[in-house]
Amino acid sequence: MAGQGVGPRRSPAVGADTGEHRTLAETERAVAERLHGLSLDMPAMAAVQNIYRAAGAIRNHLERSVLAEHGLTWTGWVVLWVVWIWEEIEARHVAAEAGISKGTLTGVLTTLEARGLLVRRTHPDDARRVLVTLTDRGSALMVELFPEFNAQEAVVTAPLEAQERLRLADMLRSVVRGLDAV
Amino acid sequence: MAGQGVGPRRSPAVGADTGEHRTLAETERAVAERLHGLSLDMPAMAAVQNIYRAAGAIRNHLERSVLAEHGLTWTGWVVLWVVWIWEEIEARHVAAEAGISKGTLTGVLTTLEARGLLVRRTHPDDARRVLVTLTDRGSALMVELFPEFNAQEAVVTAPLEAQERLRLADMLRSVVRGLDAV
DNA sequence: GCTCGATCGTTCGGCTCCGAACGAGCAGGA
DNA sequence: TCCTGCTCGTTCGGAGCCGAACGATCGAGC
Repeated sequence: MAGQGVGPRRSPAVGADTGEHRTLAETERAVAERLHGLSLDMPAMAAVQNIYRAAGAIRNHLERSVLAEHGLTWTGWVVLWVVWIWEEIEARHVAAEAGISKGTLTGVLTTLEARGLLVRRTHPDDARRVLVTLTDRGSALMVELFPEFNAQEAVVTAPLEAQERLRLADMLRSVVRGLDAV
Repeated sequence: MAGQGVGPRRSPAVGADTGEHRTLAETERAVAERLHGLSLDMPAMAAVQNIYRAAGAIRNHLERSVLAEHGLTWTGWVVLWVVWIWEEIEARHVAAEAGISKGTLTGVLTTLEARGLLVRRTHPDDARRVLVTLTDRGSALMVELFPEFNAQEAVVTAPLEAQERLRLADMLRSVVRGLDAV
């Protein structure tokens, strides 16, 4: 479990040889040059690319600064978080809110259950369903870890004013909402 | 290669039973309730969570609407994109710009090369390095696919004005820059 | 030249993640 | 009561993805 998805996915790209690539401004210049003549929605492209780039960088940072030392993967963390928030929740809802398939969830739940962080039990009224809850150990871990995690979220968004963070969240929410509606 | 990472990671969460979860507003309400009493940076939390949520939703949408029918994975697409932009580029730079490890890149390049979309050749001045270029077939695919992809990027960001899209990209860029500096 | 350290890409073991197929359980209608 | 269709979670095959270890190659210094 540990040692996965925790390392630097984005290598620093430092080096001293010729032909070095600047990862941001230089790339966008090359893009503009390459796409010269095509009729494109540049603002849309910039927005989408940076959303994905930011998500990767953030995930990377949070994995290394908070999750790695506890042997948690990003997905494992998200699953714990969802269960923690809802106290008791059906497995299918965990998958939906964590944004993973149910097939994936099975494996993640098995791992977390083996580590004693949560438990599965059959739904009393429907034997097909599975209810998930945190163990005391899982709850304790969340209480300990979440403030750390949030502190790093603050570090990540440090370049933005509080007002801008909310504005950012708002814009992204509207994008997600638009996609869910499709 | 096909049939991976293309499906709906976010299940629609439609259903008619009790205890249904609203994925957005309802969740944030539950979060606020659960976190009552803790001293947290809520704007930071909202920003980070929505970045990640949006990234997943967008990736999911683009995979299904554009990439799936061509048997491309997200990562395969990104790699093709990077090589396309730079025309000829060393493998290590591809990995850095695609945001994946060089170990992963080896596998992806092998896959894409087997499909005749790109070629590897040894750097003339340094036998350790590998230069990657698109084949004619790869270039043709990009010329065909990129406008489609961009059109869907526009769909994804439709809830935002062009001005807002640029503003969004700007904020995210500053976040990424801040993380790279660490 | 020749060694020594650094830097490439590849390989390897192990995990995540997906969609499809599957089996168990549930509900409605003949 | 027994089908029939649906919805659960699990299993399975295959790709992505990582860090670490490895072999080949280069360059600096002697």
